[in-house]
Amino acid sequence: MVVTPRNTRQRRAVAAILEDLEGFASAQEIHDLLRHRGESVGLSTVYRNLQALADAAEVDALRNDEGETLYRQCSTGHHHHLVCRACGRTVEVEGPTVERWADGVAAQHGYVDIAHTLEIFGTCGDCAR
Amino acid sequence: MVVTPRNTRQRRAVAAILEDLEGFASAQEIHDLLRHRGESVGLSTVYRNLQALADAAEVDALRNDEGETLYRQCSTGHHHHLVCRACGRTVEVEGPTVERWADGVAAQHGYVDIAHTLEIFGTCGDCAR
DNA sequence: GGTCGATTTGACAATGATTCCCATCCGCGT
DNA sequence: ACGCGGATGGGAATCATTGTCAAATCGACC
Repeated sequence: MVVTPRNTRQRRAVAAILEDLEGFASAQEIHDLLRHRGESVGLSTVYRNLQALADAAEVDALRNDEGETLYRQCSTGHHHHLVCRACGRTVEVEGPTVERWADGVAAQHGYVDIAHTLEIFGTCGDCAR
Repeated sequence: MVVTPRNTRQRRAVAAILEDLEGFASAQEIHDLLRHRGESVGLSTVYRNLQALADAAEVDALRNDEGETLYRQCSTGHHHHLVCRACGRTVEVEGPTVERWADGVAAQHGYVDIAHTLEIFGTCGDCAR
């Protein structure tokens, strides 16, 4: 049966931070933000809750080029991200054509159980100035 | 001025391994392969040479979902990868449609200087059995 | 072939993100 | 209020990768 997570102060605090954030943030950044808010939460707990949220598909996770895992609250459903490499501003985008193309080429080569990662990076209009 | 790298035994050994490999391999795997070949090379040196090759665009690098950086000798030009998550077997694929789509959506949102990452993971026919 | 300087190497320490461990805590059903 | 099992926290442990620096060694020049 499905386990129902408990409604702890820490879990609420992590979720609240994610509500307020616009772009992606690392676990450590979220940990710092919590501390500055006075809602101190153990680092391990931040990691655990973020992973739990990611597993539950309530937040999206991606790795930046430094190897950190970044988290962000996103709309439901499969989508990709257009991220400003300067300010982090993120636009969620969908590409049904891309999905089909990826599944198609993989199947053509005999691959099964297909997944893909796609992120678009650029400099947003404001930062370009 | 541009520095010319020196032609050391270690650099040659790393390049030779990459010649022989079909799929992506981590720095540590390459280090082990070198050892088994009798061409022992220090782990630091393997990392350094792989990075140098990646910087020179002579090999492609990507991160798997465990956070390891994988390296592979690839054809030149822009392409993406279809990687078996079990054995690492890799097919290089091109998707002009995807490129155009990515550039298009980014431009629509006012982003400039656009780049993207796209990798497809699956289990190849042999490993699926 | 020998010399020399700058690059490269390699063993080990250090880093940094993330996970493990485990005694303690506390949400929640009874 | 009680008690149990999941949740917490914080310090240790892990793991890939990078830094350090003395020693080795390319390769240009004699």
